Amino acid sequence: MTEAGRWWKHTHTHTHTKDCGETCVQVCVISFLVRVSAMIVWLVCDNICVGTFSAIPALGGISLPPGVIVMTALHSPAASAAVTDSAFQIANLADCPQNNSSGNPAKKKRKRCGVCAPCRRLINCGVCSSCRNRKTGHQICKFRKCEELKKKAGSSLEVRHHTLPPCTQKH
DNA sequence: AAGGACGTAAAC
DNA sequence: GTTTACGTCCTT
Ligand SMILES: [Zn+2]
Ligand SMILES: [Zn+2]
Repeated sequence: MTEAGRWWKHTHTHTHTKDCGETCVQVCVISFLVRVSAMIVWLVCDNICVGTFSAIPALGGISLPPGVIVMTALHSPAASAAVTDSAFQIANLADCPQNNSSGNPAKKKRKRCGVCAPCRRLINCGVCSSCRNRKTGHQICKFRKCEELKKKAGSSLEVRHHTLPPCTQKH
């Protein structure tokens, strides 16, 4: 087990109580993000890819939200066998979509604040350049552009949560 | 520097 | 699947 392994220490365990007849995945929320890309699950901590696991055919097509990590695959011996310590490895950083070509952590796409005056506007003006160029420009109406997003990315402080709420995933 | 085009993440 | 619109790159 490599250094990345310590991220895998889970804080909550779950038991699969009833047989649903499907390939079930036991999940747990812990303090890093998981991104799923095709057949590779990327483990992201502080926006840096710290590991992957891949080639788990039994889990093909699985889609997980950020903050959810696969702990155990049930009902499928192949999947269960694949999701073990030996299935994890340090990621090839160049291949991880969370890392850009310069090797620095990729910036996450920001979301509008929802409370500033532009955010509260509901109707596109229809005449600004963003509205006029909507087909090719793909930008929100200039009068609806969030004041926070107008600021340069990374210019505001953000509190990071390293203690996430207990896993509520049930099956 | 500003405006437009593009790719695509995120939401629906 | 479709829609919205952020971030980036290109053009002017
Ligand atoms: Zn407009
Ligand atoms: Zn806003």
